[in-house]
Amino acid sequence: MPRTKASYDVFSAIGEPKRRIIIEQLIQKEMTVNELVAELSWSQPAVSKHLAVLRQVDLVSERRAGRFRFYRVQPRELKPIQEWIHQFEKYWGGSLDQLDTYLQELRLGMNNDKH
Amino acid sequence: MPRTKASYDVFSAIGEPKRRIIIEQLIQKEMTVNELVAELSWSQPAVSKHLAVLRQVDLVSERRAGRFRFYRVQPRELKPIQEWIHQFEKYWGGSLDQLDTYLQELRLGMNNDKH
DNA sequence: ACTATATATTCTTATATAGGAATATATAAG
DNA sequence: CTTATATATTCCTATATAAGAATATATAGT
Repeated sequence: MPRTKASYDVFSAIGEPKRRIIIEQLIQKEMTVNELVAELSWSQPAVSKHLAVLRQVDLVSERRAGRFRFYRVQPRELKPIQEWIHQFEKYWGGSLDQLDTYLQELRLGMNNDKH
Repeated sequence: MPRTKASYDVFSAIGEPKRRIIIEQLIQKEMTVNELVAELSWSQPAVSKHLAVLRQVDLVSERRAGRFRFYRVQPRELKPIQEWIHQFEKYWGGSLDQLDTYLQELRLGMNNDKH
């Protein structure tokens, strides 16, 4: 972002739609750069550059095998985003399970007035 | 982003750290622009512009009262992000509740081999 | 009507960065 | 050693956009 020190963090890395597409591909199985190029019909440098950004924030890792580099997602690195979103879920009833919400409230001691 | 049609979507809107800070503020209570300016010590135009972006993607709404504009978060608009993240949680054991995961698997019929 | 206040917008500028073309690097194959 | 293949990097350019300054707009108060 202009006039901001702003290098990449996980949030801005997935702010770019194409990088989300790469993550969606790589969650299925590890893939080489050219496999991604073939699958997505983007230029090879474009794919490599997006992968480089994802690597910078550890959202993907690389396994080298001869000339090939297999990329895979490191899904755990998405956790900060999940946690950031999670703090707002209670404001929209967005927890994916009602019981889960109930247990969270128990943990937080927010449930004392309910039997 | 350069050379991309890319106007704002919810993902890129929260890719900007300052906009996440605004959302964190406004989730507590609705606030006017100047209240945010006072709280965050940013310039007024900076706050207004970030609010404008958040409004474009409906992450905040505005209530006018005289000269004031009260902004509040529309947390439900974060749901696409939650859902996008959610599809990856199973790859890191990231569901916030084990029981929740269990129930999800039941729903998905992925649990037939367990008692 | 005039002034003050709250906020948005416009204009400008600096910078980040996505994408393409060309090139570099690394490794494999012959 | 030469060539082919896989990938990264460099160089360039167009564009998006964050931030500041100045200004516009809207409303309230006098």
